[in-house]
Amino acid sequence: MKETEKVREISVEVAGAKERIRKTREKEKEERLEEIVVECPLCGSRKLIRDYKRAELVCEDCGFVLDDNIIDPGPEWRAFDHDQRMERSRTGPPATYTIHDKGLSTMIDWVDKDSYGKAISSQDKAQLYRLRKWQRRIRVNDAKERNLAFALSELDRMASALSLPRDVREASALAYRRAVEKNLIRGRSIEGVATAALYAGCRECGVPRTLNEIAAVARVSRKEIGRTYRFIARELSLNFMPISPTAYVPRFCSALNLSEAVVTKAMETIRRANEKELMNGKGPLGVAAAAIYIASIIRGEKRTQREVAEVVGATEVTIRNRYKEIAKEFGLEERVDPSRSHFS
DNA sequence: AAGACGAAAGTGGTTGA
DNA sequence: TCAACAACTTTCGTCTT
Repeated sequence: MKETEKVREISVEVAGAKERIRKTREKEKEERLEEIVVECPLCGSRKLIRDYKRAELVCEDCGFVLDDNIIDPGPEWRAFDHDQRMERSRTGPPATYTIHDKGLSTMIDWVDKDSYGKAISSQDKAQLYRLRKWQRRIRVNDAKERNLAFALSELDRMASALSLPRDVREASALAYRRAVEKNLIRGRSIEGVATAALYAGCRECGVPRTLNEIAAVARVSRKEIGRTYRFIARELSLNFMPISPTAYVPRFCSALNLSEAVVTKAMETIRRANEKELMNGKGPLGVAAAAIYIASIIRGEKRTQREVAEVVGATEVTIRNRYKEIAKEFGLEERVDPSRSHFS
């Protein structure tokens, strides 16, 4: 191989490396110019740019500066690979309310090796054994801690059965902790309060589950859950807005195998009914059921009252009552007539 | 026969005296 | 503490397609 060829090869390699560096720099820059979706008050455009270098929130279209003092939530250090990131980051995993000690306790490993992987002496082994024993005893110490651990595992079990997201579990666990702190468990079962806390967590996070759905995975009756929920909601002054019927629509529609068009129509129906103040004081479940029933007929994907009632957990009678009220107000009679549903 | 309809009685909870 | 009350459910008979 000739000398000149070697030189050329190296220079190509160097050029490639430079290109890679340039690209990572650009990428870094892009990351710092993160786009967010807000409506610009000046020109109405929906594109806004966050510039962390200048600490500004700027509209891309008209240049209007919405905020000139924004905070960069990212770390102030830079890391180029995994090792550096681990070394520089000063925090561990987030503290969580779903573990009885908030996930902050220390665990002593059950391996008889030191941190270098060497075996430890038999004398130290005995000491280590005693340390482990006490660690375990201290971790779940008094009755309060044990109850908390039990309640939180129960909470997690139910949340898993309902496949609820993480934030709901955190909110529920926090609600339960607050109930414990206020001594609200006295005279009530741990399971009852835990289930009520789960229900409260669902409400708080806007992931409504009906009492029926929760009762299906709980070990206490629906009545008990409702009663306990009302109690802790009052004591902890959690005053949530009544659930909007629209919150139920997408889930129930999907359970009924209804299309997106029906979801939209049902939402619209609920909105219009609300505007006329028709549904004030009526149970959100019944309203949602009626809206879905009407929407399914209008969109030509008819479901029977019984099918809807089954999924929603209300009765046919309730659906009928709500749907009559809505139909009367909107003059929908002829469009809702089942015999004509094929044509609409 | 299935689905929709409606009347009547019952249920669990709130409100106001 | 009790009765009145609103919303909803259960039950059942009738009508429609």
